[in-house]
Amino acid sequence: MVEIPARLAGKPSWLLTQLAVHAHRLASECFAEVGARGHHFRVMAVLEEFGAVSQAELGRRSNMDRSDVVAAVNELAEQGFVEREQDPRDRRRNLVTLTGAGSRHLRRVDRALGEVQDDLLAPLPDEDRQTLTRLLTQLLTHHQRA
Amino acid sequence: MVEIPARLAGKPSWLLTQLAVHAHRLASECFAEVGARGHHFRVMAVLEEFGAVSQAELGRRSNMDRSDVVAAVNELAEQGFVEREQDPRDRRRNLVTLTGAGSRHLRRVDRALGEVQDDLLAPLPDEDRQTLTRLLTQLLTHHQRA
DNA sequence: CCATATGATTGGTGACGCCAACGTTGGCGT
DNA sequence: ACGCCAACGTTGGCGTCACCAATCATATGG
Repeated sequence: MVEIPARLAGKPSWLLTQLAVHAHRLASECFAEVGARGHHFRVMAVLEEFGAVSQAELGRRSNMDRSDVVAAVNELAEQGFVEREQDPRDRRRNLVTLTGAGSRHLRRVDRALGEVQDDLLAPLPDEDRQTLTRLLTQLLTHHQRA
Repeated sequence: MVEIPARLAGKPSWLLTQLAVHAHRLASECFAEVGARGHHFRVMAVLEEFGAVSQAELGRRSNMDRSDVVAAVNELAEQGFVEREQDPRDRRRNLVTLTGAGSRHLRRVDRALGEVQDDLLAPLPDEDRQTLTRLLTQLLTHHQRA
């Protein structure tokens, strides 16, 4: 193993970003196996929980830029996982809906992603996993506001 | 505030990567203020703790790709913060050393980065901060091996 | 009716992690 | 001594993600 300088290893921001790299790598491999990508999962997760929403809403709820939502919805529509139609009550909006195939796809990805969580937290006992989740949630909520 | 779907908010990998985005943003602002960048800090941190090392070694200890080390060392050398010379004992290697100005620069960046940690962990009491650091360190060490 | 705001889309930027290829050099086995 | 393999530095490129600016269409409130 290689030793990492204390100036890095001692900083929570370092631990966080480096661990996020691993998390991201694990998730990406998982996405690749089922032919999806991070942005796709995020969009589908919103659609499944909140029904048909506009793309702007999609971006807000999945923490994505509007322009990135466009690309994600394009790709998902090509694969038949979502449908995009103009909102009759507000013709600026596109109402995006999850198709049956999309719903099945989402469940498939979600299952695989569950195993990723296990790999990610592998060395921690259940209690520590809960503590970690709680602390991270607390921090994230705090930074979402500001 | 906007509600995030449970399929996202419940996953440690999501919490981790999203929080890493905030950490990264805070750090980037900090770097920008002193005219530095993430890669620069990493390289300088290694040099300060381990002395003159080769670029390959630099990459291993700061978790960077060799090619990215090249760019970082180029930029740091232009600013006079590091010096690059051929290792007389192994002419494949470049020995990189931190200059006096580099050392001062590192300390400046490090100090600013300290405040970032505080912003990042703002809502947590001291005890929780230590717990979080411990858990993250544990996970990171685990994933470094594999 | 006009000013303002919101939505979708396009195009571009930068940080970061990563990979493939190449030429140079060192070390090792035979 | 030779050839092979490994390590190093360098260049160029790729994919993901976050983000920004500009544009056009459409609602909405004064």
